[in-house]
Amino acid sequence: MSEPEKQFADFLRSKGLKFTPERREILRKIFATHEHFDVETLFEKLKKGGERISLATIYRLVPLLIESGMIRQATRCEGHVTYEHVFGHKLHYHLVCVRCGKIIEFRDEGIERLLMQVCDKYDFTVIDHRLGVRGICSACREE
Amino acid sequence: MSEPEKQFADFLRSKGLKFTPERREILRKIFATHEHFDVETLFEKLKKGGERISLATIYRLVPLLIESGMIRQATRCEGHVTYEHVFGHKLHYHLVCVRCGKIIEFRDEGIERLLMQVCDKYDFTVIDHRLGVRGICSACREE
DNA sequence: ATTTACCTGAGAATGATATTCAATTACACC
DNA sequence: GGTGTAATTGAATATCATTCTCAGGTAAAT
Ligand SMILES: [Mn+2]
Ligand SMILES: [Mn+2]
Ligand SMILES: [Zn+2]
Ligand SMILES: [Zn+2]
Repeated sequence: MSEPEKQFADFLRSKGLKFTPERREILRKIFATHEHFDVETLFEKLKKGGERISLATIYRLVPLLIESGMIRQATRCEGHVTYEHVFGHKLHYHLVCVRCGKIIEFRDEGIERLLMQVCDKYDFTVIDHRLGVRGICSACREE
Repeated sequence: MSEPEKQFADFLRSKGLKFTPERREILRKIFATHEHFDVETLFEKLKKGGERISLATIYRLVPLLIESGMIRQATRCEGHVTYEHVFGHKLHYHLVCVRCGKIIEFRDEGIERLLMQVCDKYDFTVIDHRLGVRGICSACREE
């Protein structure tokens, strides 16, 4: 059993919930790549892989995946919600090209530090934060 | 005519569009306060004010308000989209309390500077960016 | 074997947003 | 002040993602 599976199974057990075959398959598909994803494409992938797991099951699992720290909502730049891995990934931010959709991920400890100073100043307890930049990537600008 | 009205009227004219009474009322209601808003509450406010402007008209106006630089999408923390003023407001970021919904706005030039450095490094042309922190405000933490 | 709590797929329901359409309006030109 | 034209409107309808309902399943605990 892979690391995320172990962790997630533990999380479910600790809440009296079950690590069912459906849940395992969904989790595997999510961690099979490192890309951001949305529910619909995840569903399509599972279907292509021969699974017959319903959309409802995926939608029901998402809040548990978030609560357990497996995934989180990614920076929103489209009409629907997308997710990204948390487990096994350092905190990072995004540059999103509005023309081609490419996503550049980056870290910046300076920004993180300044941000924590601000939160201290306002006596604000951070749960989570996100930073996204919309713009045009260099490839798209050439044209 | 107030500043935002002038600007927006100019914008519309430059595109061969019209600054109708409905559009004026919507714009006025938006700039009557400094709060973030969503389409539904804006609609309710207009209705309470005696206006009978349809939801569709508001939804149709939003993209024009964004394109003209009057408003932009605010940091998303709920299921539906909210907006905030751009016109007359400096760039700022948000601390959002997930318990009481309070929003603390702040500026940080240090963060802005570091972010622009990152964008330079990736040769990325910024259109827009947003930074939001979810957490618990000090008042809510007391309890 | 019975109980109990949890899970599932299918489809219906919901809710935000977008679109259609027929009627109205604003503006430019006469 | 009329007229033509394109933009605009409200109401109704459609769309799309997400959530819920319901009628069976499952699996462990008693
Ligand atoms: Mn990412
Ligand atoms: Mn704001
Ligand atoms: Zn691009
Ligand atoms: Zn609070």
